[in-house]
Amino acid sequence: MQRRLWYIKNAALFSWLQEEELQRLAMRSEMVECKRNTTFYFAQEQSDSIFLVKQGRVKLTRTSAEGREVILDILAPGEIFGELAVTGEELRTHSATALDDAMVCIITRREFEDLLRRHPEMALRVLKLVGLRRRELEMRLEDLIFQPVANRLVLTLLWQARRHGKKDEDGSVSLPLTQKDLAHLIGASREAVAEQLAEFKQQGLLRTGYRSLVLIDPKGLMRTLTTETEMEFPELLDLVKISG
Amino acid sequence: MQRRLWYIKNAALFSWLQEEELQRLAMRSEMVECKRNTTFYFAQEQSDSIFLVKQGRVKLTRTSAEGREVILDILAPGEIFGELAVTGEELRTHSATALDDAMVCIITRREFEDLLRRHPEMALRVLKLVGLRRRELEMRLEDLIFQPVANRLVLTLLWQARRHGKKDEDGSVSLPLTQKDLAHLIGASREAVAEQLAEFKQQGLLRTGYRSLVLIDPKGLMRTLTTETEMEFPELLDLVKISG
DNA sequence: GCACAATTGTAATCCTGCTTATATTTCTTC
DNA sequence: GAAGAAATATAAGCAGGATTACAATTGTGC
Repeated sequence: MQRRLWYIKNAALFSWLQEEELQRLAMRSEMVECKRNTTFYFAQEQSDSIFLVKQGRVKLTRTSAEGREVILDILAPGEIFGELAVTGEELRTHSATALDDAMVCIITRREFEDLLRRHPEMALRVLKLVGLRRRELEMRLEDLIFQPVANRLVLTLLWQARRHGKKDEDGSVSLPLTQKDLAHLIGASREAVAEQLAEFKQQGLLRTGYRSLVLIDPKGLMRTLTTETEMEFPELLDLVKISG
Repeated sequence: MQRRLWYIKNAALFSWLQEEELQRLAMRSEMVECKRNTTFYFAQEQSDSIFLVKQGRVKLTRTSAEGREVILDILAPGEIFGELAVTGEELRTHSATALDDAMVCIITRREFEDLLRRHPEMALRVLKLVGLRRRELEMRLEDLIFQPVANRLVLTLLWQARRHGKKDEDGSVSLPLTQKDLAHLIGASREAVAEQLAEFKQQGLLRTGYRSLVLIDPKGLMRTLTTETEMEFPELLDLVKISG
C-alpha cells in the first residue's frame, strides 16, 4: 500500500493531486506484477480500466488480419496507457504487452471518471496527454510516407534512446530492443532493419547485441539524416541530456 | 449574428450548450468567409484559436522539407479544427486550407478555455473528439504499413464517401476530390492513384471526372478488398446510409 | 547440459510503386 | 475567346524494400 502510493505520487499525471486523493487512488487501485510478454489486454476487449506503468516497459500494438504487428508506442515507468477508455472508447483498439518483467497499477474506468469529475483540471491534463500522443502519431505518419527505412530507423533509435536508453559514462546509450520490435516500430521488415543496422555498425555508429543495441555515436547517427534531409529535428539535439 | 448563432448551434460539439452560452459564443466569435485554397494557418504559426467549419471542406496537411504534402484530415461543416491549441500546443503542427469556397467561425483560445472552465463537461467532449481522431490516425498508420495502394485507395474512397459524398438516386456517390488529394491522403504518388482508378473504372466500379469522381458501385469496391484481406471493416458497411 | 525457441546475420530474387516523360482535357483569367 | 494553369491519362524504366532461404548465435525450460 505504501509502495502503491509512492508509485502513484511519482507519476507525472497524478503528482499534483493532494495527499488525500493520492491515498484514495492508492487504496482503490490494483497493483499487478507480471512477467515479460504478459498481455494486459487484447484489441476488441472491453475498455474498462486505465493502467499506470510502475516498472518495465509496455508496448501497445495493433495486429493485422494476417498476424503482422505494428507498435503504436512503447511506454516507460510513470506513463499511463488505456486512457482512451475515458474518451468513449468501448472496445480496445490495440493490445498492451509487457516488454520486460513489469509492474502496473490498474484503475477502473469508473474510478478514473470520478476523479475527472472531482478534478476538472485532471480532464485538461488527460486532454493534453492525448493531444500529445496524437501529434506523435501525425509525425510518424509523415515519416512513414516521406522517409526511407534508414532515416526512419535513425529517428526511432534516437527517439527510443531518449525515452528508454541507459546512458553510459562514455556517452554511449544502450537500448533494450530486438530488431523485430524496431521493424514493427518503423513499419519495415526485420531483414531491412538488420541490414541497415549492419551498415551503421560498420560505420562505428553503434553495436548490436542479443535483444539490445548500443548507440556509440548518437550525433553521428543524426548526421546520417542531415545529408539527405534538411535540418529539422531540433528536439533530437536534446539527446545529450538523456536520463541516465 | 443570427446566422452565426445558427451555425454554432448546429455544430455537434456545441449544440448541447444552453442558449445563453451559445449567444455568448456567437457574440465573441468571428465569422470569416473565404475562397477555395485560402489557408487559415500554416504549420509553425502560433496556436491561438479554434475553428469551426460552417461551409465547405477544410484540409489539414503537413508538408515535408522538400515540399511534399500529406493530408491528415478533411473536415466537413459542423466539425472543428485547431483544437489542439487547448492541449498545450504552442505552435501549429499542420496547415489548414479551404478545399472549397468556405465559411468558418474563429474562436480565440482564451474564449474556448474559459468555456472549458465554465463547463467541465465540454472538456470531456473535446477529450472524446481528440481521442477519436487519434484512433483514426492509428488506423491509418496501420493501413499505410499493411495495405497496398489499391486497398488504401478503396478504404479512403469509402471513408470519404461517408463524410463528404453526395448520394444520387441510383445509389452512386459523387466525391469532390482530385487525384492529387487522394494521393496525399493515402501516401502514394498521383500516378499510382490514377492508374488504380483507371482499373476500377474499367471494372465499372466508378467514373472519374475533373476534380471529382463518382462511386458507381461502392459495395463492389468493398469487395475488391475482401479478396485479399479478411473481412474486417464492418463500419464501412454503413456506406449505404451515406448522408444525401 | 541438452533440446528447442528466439534472435541475429546475410544474400538472392522479385515486385510494388516511384520517377520521369509526354499528351490531352478542363478550368480560369484577362 | 485565347492563353495559361491545373488536372487527368498513360506508359517505360528503375529502385527500395519485401520475400524467401539458410546459417549461426544466444537464451530458456526440462
